[in-house]
Amino acid sequence: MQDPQTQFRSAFSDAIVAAFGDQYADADPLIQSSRNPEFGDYQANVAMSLAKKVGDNPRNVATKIVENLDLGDWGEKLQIAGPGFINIHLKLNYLVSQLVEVAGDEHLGLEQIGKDQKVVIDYSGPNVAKEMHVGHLRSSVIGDSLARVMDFLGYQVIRQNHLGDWGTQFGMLIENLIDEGAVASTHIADLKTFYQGAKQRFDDEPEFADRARKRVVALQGGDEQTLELWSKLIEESKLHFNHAYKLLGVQLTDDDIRAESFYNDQLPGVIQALEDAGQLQESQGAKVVYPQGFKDADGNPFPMIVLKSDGGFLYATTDLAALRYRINELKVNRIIYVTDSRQTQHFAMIFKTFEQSNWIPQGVKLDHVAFGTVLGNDRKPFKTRSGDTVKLIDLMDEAVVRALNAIAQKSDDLSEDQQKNIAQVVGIGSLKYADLSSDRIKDYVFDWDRMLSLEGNTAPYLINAYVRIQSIFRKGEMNPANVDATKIKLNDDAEKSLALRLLQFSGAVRAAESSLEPHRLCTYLYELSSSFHRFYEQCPVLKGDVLPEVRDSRLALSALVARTLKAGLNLLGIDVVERM
RNA sequence: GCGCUCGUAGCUCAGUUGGAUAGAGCAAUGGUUUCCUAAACCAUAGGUCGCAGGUUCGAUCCCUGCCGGGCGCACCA
Repeated sequence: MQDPQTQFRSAFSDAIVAAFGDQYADADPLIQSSRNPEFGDYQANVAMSLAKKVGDNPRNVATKIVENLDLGDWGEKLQIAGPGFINIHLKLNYLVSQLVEVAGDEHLGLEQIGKDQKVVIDYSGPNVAKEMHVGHLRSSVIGDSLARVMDFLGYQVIRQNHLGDWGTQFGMLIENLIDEGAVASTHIADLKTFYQGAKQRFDDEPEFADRARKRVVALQGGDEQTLELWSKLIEESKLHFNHAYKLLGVQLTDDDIRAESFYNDQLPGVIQALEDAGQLQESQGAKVVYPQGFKDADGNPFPMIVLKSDGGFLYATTDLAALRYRINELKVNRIIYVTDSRQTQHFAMIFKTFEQSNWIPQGVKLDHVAFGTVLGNDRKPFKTRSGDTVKLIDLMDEAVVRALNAIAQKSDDLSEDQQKNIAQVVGIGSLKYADLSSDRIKDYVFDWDRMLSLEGNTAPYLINAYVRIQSIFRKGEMNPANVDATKIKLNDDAEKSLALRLLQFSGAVRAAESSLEPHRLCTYLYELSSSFHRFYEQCPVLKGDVLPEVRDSRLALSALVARTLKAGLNLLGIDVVERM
């Protein structure tokens, strides 16, 4: 189905052509939902911008558009206001008919705009043998949400987890593993301690450091025993990552892993390809590329090193190889990188290199989805009291414990198991929602009390709106799946504004997709919940003397809100509960 | 120094492609309600949208300069 805004857009576009001619067929009618009910339900702002082009004043232009507009079955009336705003008042019947269509659609009215398109989303990317920490939260959560949104819109989404599984640090890690007497059944209980222990020894024990360096050579040389130990580290780390992903509700599996080492044998080919493209140059013994537009401190062209003077490759080389793989082997239309904003320049250089090498096929889009830092109350990067990085697992555990405390206090009628299950969903949901709900490019301040609060733009507030609806159906002993949307009547203001809000779901999801900003969906879901709470307050469903037809209407409306909330939260990677 | 980015109410944040009187939550004040519920809802108050120019019928939004914070600037990732 087409959402209302799209329908009005085409009606207005036709009216503009009828009034002023074919040359204005591409003029955007600038339809948007009205902020204030006195300005109608939607508004068209095109008259002002069109006035100069057609050589008339905006109000006359608006009048001509209105005269040529087919109100169809949607328009109650149009009003011209202010400098030339056209305010659209909709028929209540029309709103109901749209709700019926949304309710009957498994995608809640969203067109499958991604059909026949393949997209890679590169996110999470933890390092082997290192504990996942708060720094991995954002990439994992934002990337996962974007993947879900694009999937919902019909894109074929290829998730790629670019594990850091290669580099000189593996020498010390493998030596440390040997010294700890690794056998096939060994498990590394604590990756953080293991990594720090190896690093400590590397710094303190020259003999160990020496062995570590030799071990790097053995690893790069393909020594069998070394590779076996290296694989061991990877397998152990994957257990840890998968555990974290499961708790966090992030849809990454072993199948999504394309680690750095996957590209090892393609690296010489990248250098050759750069040479063939005429991009490879030499500087101070290293092989470099000069992406256009980048300058160093002295204003000279700023190079990106792809081959070190000692013959080794760098992460830039690997990133170039990965991008070539995604374009040439996976053959996707779009590649999205979800990393923190400190890597903005790095990706800009990678993308520029591809552009000037003519390696980007027609119609292929590259995006860097950058995000800011998680800050503590002191406005410095979030750390533990002792100054350590915060383990992702600890963060999740604390979120669940804190949620459990709140529930135990307020819902002691629930069984212990129920409370635990709810705390799991609400705690993790709160953690994720706090990360997703503000503009990703900005840093945000981490605050347990705020993210777990039932008030404001939080996961508990949204989940609570869902729970209240479930509670109505439970109390009425009815199944939300059995409501009849055709019975919806919008007599009360709160019902009407809730209906209007419901119809904006598709626009919100598309906005999140086109901007790659999940917070736009959060803002919408918060407004929907808020709108529902107003309705809930003003419009009793089961209580007292509510007429049967009014009850059926409100049940149908509530059921659709619940479905929209659940679907929307799911696109954020957040679950719901039936009670809380 | 160069580049990127952020600056909106006391605090934490929204603000659609440039549209009407810049919106929420917390904190403050007053009210309604006390379960359909993890206690919400309504109202009041709170703003030099960092500063100064420019473009425009119209700028929180686009452009330029400045101020302030964060980050990045070749053989680590």
